[in-house]
Amino acid sequence: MGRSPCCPKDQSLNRGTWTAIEDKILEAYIKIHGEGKWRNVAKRAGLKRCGKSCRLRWLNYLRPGIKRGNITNDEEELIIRLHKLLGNRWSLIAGRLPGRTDNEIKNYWNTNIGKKILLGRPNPTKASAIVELPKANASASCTVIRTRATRCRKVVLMNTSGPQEPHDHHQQQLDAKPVVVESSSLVHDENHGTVDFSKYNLEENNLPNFTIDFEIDKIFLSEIDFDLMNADFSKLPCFENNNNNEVGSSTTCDTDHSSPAFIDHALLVSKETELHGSEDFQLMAPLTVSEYFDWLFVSEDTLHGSEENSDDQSKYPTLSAPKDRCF
DNA sequence: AAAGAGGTCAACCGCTCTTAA
DNA sequence: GTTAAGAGCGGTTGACCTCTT
Repeated sequence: MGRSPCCPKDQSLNRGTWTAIEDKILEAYIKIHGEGKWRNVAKRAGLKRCGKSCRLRWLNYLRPGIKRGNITNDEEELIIRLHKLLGNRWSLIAGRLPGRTDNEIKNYWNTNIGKKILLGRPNPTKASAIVELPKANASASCTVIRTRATRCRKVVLMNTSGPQEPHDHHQQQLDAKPVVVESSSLVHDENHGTVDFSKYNLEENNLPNFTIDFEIDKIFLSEIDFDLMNADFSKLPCFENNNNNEVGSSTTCDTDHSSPAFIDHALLVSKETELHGSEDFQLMAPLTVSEYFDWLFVSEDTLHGSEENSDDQSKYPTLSAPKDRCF
């Protein structure tokens, strides 16, 4: 019983560095047939490689959009900040650095940044960008918040078209329609602050690509509750059942990523957060954590769960929300 | 010029999680 | 609910390159 090994060792598979010919074969195959079914890719393309090797080669080297060359100062600063926040979850960190792979960032960390931190003296030429580089013996002061965001596929934003009524903030939250963007398609956009979601039809796949740039340290290392950070939002019924809802069904669930969905950090915005000024995000900016869960019709009591539960699942509260009010 | 040391990074490995039957 | 395949992740390895003596 049990699983069959991915790469049987008795097979005469090629190992080690890929040749240019192998690269061309793999590239050509994926251009025609697309990604996925990696085990079959090797067989059908006639490559004497295991599926995992093909996947790795594609994702880390052949995939379009891979950025080559040295890590810039800005990128290094971001890596440090994100590592401080997320720890060794390289894929999550890579997700914030367009064109960079988790393997590349991991290698860079191990060979450059990690070493600097170990020595406790950052490269003076880059020091101006590094405000809070942890010292070697100061690991205790370097708080790594463990989130469950291991599979961050989607970013949910509030589409708040229409005039704002300050006195009716809660109703506005109820009326707000979420826009879900596949994180895999996100790109950095200098103009993200001016994205106007009201221009986009939720029933069509014409959503803009962007990321929200904010002081991630401020958000995660300030007042956001650890329990909240550990919450597994994919358990939310409104995400599990969003195939049946009326809003966003075409935009959120038309891919094979329909479940699980995950609320990216963008929604977890404290009052202190300064989004790069945009009136389009004015609903998000003032949302406190409790207000956000009010919007989801989930009380914080439910969120924090019962202390009596001792199994692992209890760390990740079971959230409930009336299905008819979910998006 | 040669040899050894150290650094870099692509690739591998083993594990977990997700998905579909 | 169970099982197995697919996919993804982080840690580790080792070949190759560069630097130092």
